[in-house]
Amino acid sequence: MEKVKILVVDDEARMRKLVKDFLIKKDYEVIEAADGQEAVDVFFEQNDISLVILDVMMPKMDGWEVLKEIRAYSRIPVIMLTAKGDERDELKGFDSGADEYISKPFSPKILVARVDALLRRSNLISEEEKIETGGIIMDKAAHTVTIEGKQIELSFKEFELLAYFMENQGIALSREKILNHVWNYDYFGDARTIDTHVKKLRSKMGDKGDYIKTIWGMGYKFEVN
Amino acid sequence: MEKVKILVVDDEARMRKLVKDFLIKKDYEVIEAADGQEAVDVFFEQNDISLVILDVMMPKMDGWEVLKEIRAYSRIPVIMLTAKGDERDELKGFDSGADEYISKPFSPKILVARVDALLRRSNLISEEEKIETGGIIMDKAAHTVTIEGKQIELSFKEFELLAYFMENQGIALSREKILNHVWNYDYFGDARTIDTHVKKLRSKMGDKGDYIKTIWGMGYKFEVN
DNA sequence: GAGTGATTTCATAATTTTGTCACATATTGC
DNA sequence: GCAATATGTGACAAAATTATGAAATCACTC
Repeated sequence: MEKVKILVVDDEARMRKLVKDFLIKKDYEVIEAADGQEAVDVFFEQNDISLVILDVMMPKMDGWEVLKEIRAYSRIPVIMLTAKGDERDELKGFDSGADEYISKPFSPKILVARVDALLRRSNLISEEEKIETGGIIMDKAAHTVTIEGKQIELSFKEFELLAYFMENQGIALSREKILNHVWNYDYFGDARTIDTHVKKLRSKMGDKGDYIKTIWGMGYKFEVN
Repeated sequence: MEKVKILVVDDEARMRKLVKDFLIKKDYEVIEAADGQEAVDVFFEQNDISLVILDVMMPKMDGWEVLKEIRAYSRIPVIMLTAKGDERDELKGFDSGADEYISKPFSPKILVARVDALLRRSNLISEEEKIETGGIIMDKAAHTVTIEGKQIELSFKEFELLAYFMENQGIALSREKILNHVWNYDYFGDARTIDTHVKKLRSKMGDKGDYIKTIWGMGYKFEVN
């Protein structure tokens, strides 16, 4: 399959590299531009860019101008990287046409998460629709889980949780990690709530519930056998 | 099969390229014209153009004039690209003879969706006309639905909704997805309206109403059994 | 315009899920 | 073995989502 192209615009090479490395790890294709003018040129040359990450502060042509140029022709998702000081609230009132704002400094992980979310929202990345392992079949499209031929009923969160486990087979997942992925990044509830969901999952999964192993002092791990 | 030809008229080369690339991806043949005069010339030269995408604002001869010229001889679908400011409502009252209006900036996806829809409407691209499943027969051409031999009466929206469900059997459909497909891409009403239509559909479908399953926290799914 | 049916919105009820708590149980390090 | 800490579990309250009926709005016809 064709890789999804992302245009990263920042005048600092370091920053571009940082972002690029993280995006490449997630199998995106990254195109760089070092200033606003170059960004606009590249954007219209390459006609198949799916998302733009745009630094606000740049020489020659700043991020807002670039955004304006792009928005004159296209609605593709744009993430703006704003400087530390810029209050998000100020930005909120003013509809610039950007889809997301991330203020520097940021965690590349969060950036990648937002990229994924935006692309998913615009249906540009489709994900694997079926995961099968150890007699458990998860069909994401149909939103169903079948264990040894029998379909089991899972709630939304249970489904998401099991999906996360199955996508990370054999990997120990800390509670924090689970919270960040299955719940929102901005969920600040009790981590123990995971325990409750794990309990329910295990009971609904019958024998196969044992596949969800407890890693004492750490979290959980999904493993067949 | 012959490709369907689409004429794209815009004075900005960038915009033409953007639109062209998206249409080519969907296997249309694209012919370009850079101004109104050229558009009219090309249109009458090439006699087998199936759809025209026409920018309103152009030097020499604007979109409205081109449209008038075309309409004097032909009924083929025309999509007008209007500038940001132009209020859609203003346009509505005034029957210009265009089939669709899309205001800039737009998402190329929406454009393509409209193109598909218009061509489908004018039978230039065809689709399956009958869907049959679990004792429900939907005849799209005749716009009828028969359940166990008895025809049931559905309103337009109900019909469209059921069609969408039946075309996506076994797939969980989010409310957002349903809105985008059954309503227009630019419908911004309440997603709860889907619930009401589902309720009516279910009741009109009798026993078979159970085929429309609720997926809690997500949307609906049509599934036989 | 009034009348009709389709569509949408709204308020409320019904339902389901989710999160929290308290207590039981298990694990670890000493 | 014993504290100290972490996890498992059941019950319940809180929160979120969906179903439903009715009213409001819209679109179209006569």
